[in-house]
Amino acid sequence: MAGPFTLAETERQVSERLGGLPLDYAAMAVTSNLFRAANAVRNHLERSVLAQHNLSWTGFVVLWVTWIWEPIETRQIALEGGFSKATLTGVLTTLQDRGWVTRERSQADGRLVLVRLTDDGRAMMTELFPEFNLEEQHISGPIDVARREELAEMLRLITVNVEKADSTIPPA
Amino acid sequence: MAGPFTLAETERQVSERLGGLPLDYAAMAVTSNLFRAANAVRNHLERSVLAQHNLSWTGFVVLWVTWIWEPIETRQIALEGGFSKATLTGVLTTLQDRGWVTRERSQADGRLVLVRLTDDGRAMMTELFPEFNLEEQHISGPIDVARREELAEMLRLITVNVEKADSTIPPA
DNA sequence: CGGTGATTGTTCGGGGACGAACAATCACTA
DNA sequence: TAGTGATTGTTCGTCCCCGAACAATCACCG
Repeated sequence: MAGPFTLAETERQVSERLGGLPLDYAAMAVTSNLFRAANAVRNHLERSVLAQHNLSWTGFVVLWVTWIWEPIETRQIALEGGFSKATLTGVLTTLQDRGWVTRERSQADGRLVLVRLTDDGRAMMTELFPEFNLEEQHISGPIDVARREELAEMLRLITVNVEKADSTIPPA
Repeated sequence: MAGPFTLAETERQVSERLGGLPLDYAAMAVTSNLFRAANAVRNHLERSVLAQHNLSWTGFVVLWVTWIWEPIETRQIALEGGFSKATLTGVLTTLQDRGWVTRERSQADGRLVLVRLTDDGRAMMTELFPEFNLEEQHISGPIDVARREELAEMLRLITVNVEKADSTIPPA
């Protein structure tokens, strides 16, 4: 949504479509730029560092969370990664088939499943993560080092705000 | 990746895993918060306004771009939306089956396909978009109005920077 | 004209993503 | 200790998403 068209062009066209309705263009810009950025960064990281190891973005996130906190319960991985448990089940199976993680039923609580990295999985992360972090640096490149923390904080505020709204409404 | 664990906890664990390797934690925070925010916002919008109309996020983006610029070529929709042409083909078929858009081969260039909204599609967007924009306002809520443009601009800088990198490397 | 190379949208295969329904397990109380 | 309600991970169906291979079309130059 930040393609060949100018922001001014888009605003003019939008107001034409909606007549006199008052719109918050700043909020529109935040949303659209947020998604453009996330999409672009995700595609870039998948094609540069991740593709070499046959890894998807979500697969990498699961591996990363597990790497840091193993042994870890699946519900916690989903929480940290920000996706549903249904999604996690599939991704976890893929990672298990590739020999990077193991599943193990919890002794203490028969409902829980504990996830660990295999030696292969750990070796790959040790090699992969520095490359990944280097790319992350390039991505934040155009932003003043001083402003990066400010940016991260604003994004965090948006996240907690939205998740708060989702957790108060759904209890239907 | 901004779940129950503290940022300090995570940093300590990461540095333990990687020994003495120097990492850019600010860049890490930007990336992870970017994705958490995008995920949270997307899920929220899909569940609140979009689900009522049986619309996915991408479906909405396609409809929105078409609504503003119709008639529009498919390659331009993909460019504006930030996804691949293969993805667009599927989504477009879904939207067409639901009766919201039409495909039409270009007279001038037989390779191109022009997309337009049906009357139903236009009616839905006229009703839907104000609701959508209201939710966008809530999402940006915790950010100072003055800082929203700053946030949008930083995200835009990241996007153009990453896309520039992708367009200079690939020509293999 | 005819041929070469580029561009466009579709198809295909594999994986990701979610909500809803489900069986297994647990906690808690009577 | 039996029973009720909540929690967890999986399955299922449906759609999204991409890269690679493909056929149709076009632009350009000889």
